[in-house]
Formats: sequence, C-alpha cells, structure tokens
Amino acid sequence: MDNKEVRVRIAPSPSGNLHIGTARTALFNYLFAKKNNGKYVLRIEDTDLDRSSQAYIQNIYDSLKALGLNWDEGPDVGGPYGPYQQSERFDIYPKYAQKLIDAGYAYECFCTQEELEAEKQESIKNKKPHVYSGKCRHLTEEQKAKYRAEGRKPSIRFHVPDSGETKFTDMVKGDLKFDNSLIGDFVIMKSNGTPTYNFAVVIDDMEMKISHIIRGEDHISNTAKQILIYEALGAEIPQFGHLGMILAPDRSKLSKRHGATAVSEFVEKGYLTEALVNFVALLGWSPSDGHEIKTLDEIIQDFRIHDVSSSNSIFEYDKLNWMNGQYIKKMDIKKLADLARPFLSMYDLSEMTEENYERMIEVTREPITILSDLVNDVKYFFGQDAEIEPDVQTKILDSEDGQKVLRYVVDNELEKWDFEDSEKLHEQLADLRAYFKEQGIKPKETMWAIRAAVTGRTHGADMVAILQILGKERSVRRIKAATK
RNA sequence: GCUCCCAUCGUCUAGAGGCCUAGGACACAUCCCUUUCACGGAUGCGACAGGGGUUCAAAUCCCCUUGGGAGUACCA
Repeated sequence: MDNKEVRVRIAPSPSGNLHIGTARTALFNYLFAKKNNGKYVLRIEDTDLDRSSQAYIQNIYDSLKALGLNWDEGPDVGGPYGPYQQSERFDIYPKYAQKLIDAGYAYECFCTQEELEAEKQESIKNKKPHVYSGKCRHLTEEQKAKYRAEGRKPSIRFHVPDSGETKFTDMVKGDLKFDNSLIGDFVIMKSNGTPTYNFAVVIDDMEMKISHIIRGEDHISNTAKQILIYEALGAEIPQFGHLGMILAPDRSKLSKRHGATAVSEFVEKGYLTEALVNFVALLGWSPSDGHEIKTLDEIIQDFRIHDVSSSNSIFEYDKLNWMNGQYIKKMDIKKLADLARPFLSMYDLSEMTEENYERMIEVTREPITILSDLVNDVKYFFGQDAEIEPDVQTKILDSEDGQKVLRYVVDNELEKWDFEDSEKLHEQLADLRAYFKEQGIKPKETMWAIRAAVTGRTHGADMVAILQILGKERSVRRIKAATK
C-alpha cells in the first residue's frame, strides 16, 4: 500500500456506559493502530446533547483505560486535530455544508415532518423503497423566501446522484456496492443548525485525517452516504472495515435483559479487564498459533485485520467465565488481593493480618470464575463460629464416623497440632488420615469431618491453610463445638 | 416492503479446490490425579443449512432456496 500514517479512531456516543460491543470495536481499532505503528484517536460524539452526559463520558474514559486501550489523541489529552468532542466542533460543520451548497452538492429543504411522513407512507403503500423525492432540489429563491416567511427553517440535504453505484472495498467484507438511486437525498444539517451523524463523522474523520475506519457493520449502509460526501468535498476516502455484530445467545441485540452490557458492569460483577479484552478479541478473530490466552501485546503482534471474521458472533458466558477463571488463577496475588477487597466489603477485613488476607485469597482463588464468587467462598474465615450447612450437619457431623474422627482429634490430637508450622500440620493431618484409613474410614471422609466442623461445609480451600488462617484458638473452638 | 451483510460442532472458531475419514477452544460426559471443590491429564459426544451447478476433485468457486443479522430518521 502506501506509507501514509495510519490513523484510526473510536467514536463512542456518550448516551450510555461504554458497551462491550463498543469496547471490541475500540480494541480492534487499537490493535490495528498498534500493529501498523499508527495513531489511535478517541472522539466523543455528543451531537445529541439531550442524550449525552458527562457521567457517561467519564465512564467511557474509565472503561477504555481499564481495558488498557489508551488513546493517543482525545478530548482529555488533546492532539493536533482537536477539539475531539463534537459538541465543541459545532461551528465547523455549517462551513462545510455551505461549501457543498455552493458547489451544488447540497440544497436547502423546507419539507415538514408531516410532508416527509406522507411521502414515506405512500412508498410503503406502493411497496416501493422509501427514498426522499427530492422535491426541494430545485426551489427558486422566491419559493424559499416564501417558506421562510412562513417561518419554516430549512434542513440541508445532500444531493445524491439519481443513478450509478457507490462502491468500496471493505477490509473485512470485501467488495461492496450500493445503488445510488436507493440512497435518497439525506439530511446533513438539521433545521436546528446541528449536523447529522453522517455529516459530522465525515467532517471529523476528514479533519482528523483518519485513514482507516473500523466499526460495526450496522454502519455499512451509512458508508455509501459518507463516501458520497467525501467525494463531493474532494477529500481522500479512508479505508473501511466493518465488523460483525455481537449478539446475545437468542441472536438478538445484546441488551440489559441478557445481563451486563457495559464494561463497567462486567467489572463490577468481578470480571477482570484482561480477561474481558482477551475474550472479546476472540469474537471474530483467532490467534494463528491456537493459543487463546494472550496478552494485549501478544494479540497486537498476531493481529491482522484481514483475518477478522465477517459474520456475527454470539456472546456466551461459558467461555468468558472459564477465561476469567484462568486469569484469576494466574494473576499476581497482591494485585488480585487488592482487586478482591471491594467485593468483600461485608466482612471485617481488619480481623485478619494483611498476610493472612493475602493467603486467604491465594487459597480460595482456584475454583472461582468471577471475583464475586469470593463472597461465599471466603465466608468461613470470618466470625468466631462456623455456620454449619444443614446437610453437612446431618450427613457428616451427625454421622458415626464423623464423630469418631472428631472425638479422636479432640481427645488425642488437637493440642499437639502445630498451627505455626504448615509442613508439620500437613504431616499431622496426613498421619490422621493414615490412622483412620486402617479403621476403614477413607482419607477424604476423615478430612470431611474436620472440614465440616471448621467451615460448616464439605468443600473449600486447603485444610492446612484454613486452620492456620483461622488460628489455633478459633479452630479448636469450632472443632470442639462440633464434637458431641 | 426495499437494500445490504452473514451462514463449519450448542457457542467462539481453523479451513483461502486436493493436506479434511473437517482441526482447536469453551460447555457437556466418562476416567485418572487428589484431603473436598477446583486445577491438570486422558478419552468421548458433536458441524460443513438445503438444492442445483463449475471441476478429474468443493466446506472452500457460482446460482437459487431457507435461516439469521443490519439499515431504511432532521438517533448516533
């Protein structure tokens, strides 16, 4: 190709928290930029002032940063082609609109909503595609003056050619073409003086020298309109790449009723941003070496936009959960311990030393898939007494073998257990298992008795660790309490 | 309605005419490991939507049908 600088952008609209789909689009843009030593720009598209809010803008910043998708230029960091927030760019769009009018590519339209609606209904009735008739295309100055006198404020429409095709080669979809006669003259400036989306993006992308536009395929049909504008302006047309959509398991659009949709919601539920990025990268792209667990940097190395799948993909939690579990398992323990804290706010963490807190996380991290699983899994580390589950009471603590083990432990072992030395304690438990094995009680049943007494459950973290974190006093207390 | 996109195991995907009796991952099942849950290991289950072409040869190319998705706004 050429050696022009690669510049991509992610342009979210702050009418909600950063959506997981937008995050994937951001990721692919980021990957493409990094892979090609390009620039990755963040632009906030808040043209619709009613639906936009500062809180959402902040959420977009925070989410993108948390995912590690840091931008080179943007509203907060600036850059050579700012401002990067559309609401601050309102003065530049009318100039370009006027330029198009002057060149004959656009015209003022005085049609009312009612007239437009009537046209549309007529088309539907005749089973024809509804395309604006273009009746304001050739208004005389007198007619315009008359409309103005009536108080009508014009919108500005782009004059789309009546024939021919608009085509482009999409980086992921291949050759695409649209029949101009079916596009219809579309509005570029609303009657209130603000630009429509299709106009604002083109102007902004053009001014910001965006070379490649990677976005969701819901924008495919907009592309024809946008190319027409680029051409009318005599601007260089960027390369486009349209990604398949992310769908819910029922093949509908991913929405709140399917669970979390915003990146921040996933984080609040206990998903790790590293896992989120990794998982979402695999929706539409696959690593060349078959190793799916990869860091952002590794993905950058392996990423090629032309390898991206052009079909939609379904967002299933199974694999995300598995992947999140993998990341939790491998994460630096100090980092994990810090991330886990907010999830454990219902417990009095000051009860235990920092060292014990970390060890508790270390020994409970293994089976969990999301951080919030910790809430339940860590419960028995708190409080003086164990909360015994009903089943555990009847099936284990009330059983003959269970009591036999506990009785023996209380009478002969408990005082000898070395809570300070984990290896010693480990051996002592092993000896206990061996002792009862000769009496026909399985090793796991021996341990169940102790586990049940100490934690009230049949499963959980390593027994030695539990006993040590709980400390001698509470461990002894719980075991004695369960012994009849 | 019209336009466009898409179509390999339940899901994410590999596959760019012969390497495919279609490979991997998640999920599921069984077994092994084991102080529990889990992790890990092994095995199994499981797909080229259907129909026509093209070709010596098609999951791969073309057409039709079907199914799914998107767009069709003075919303972005």
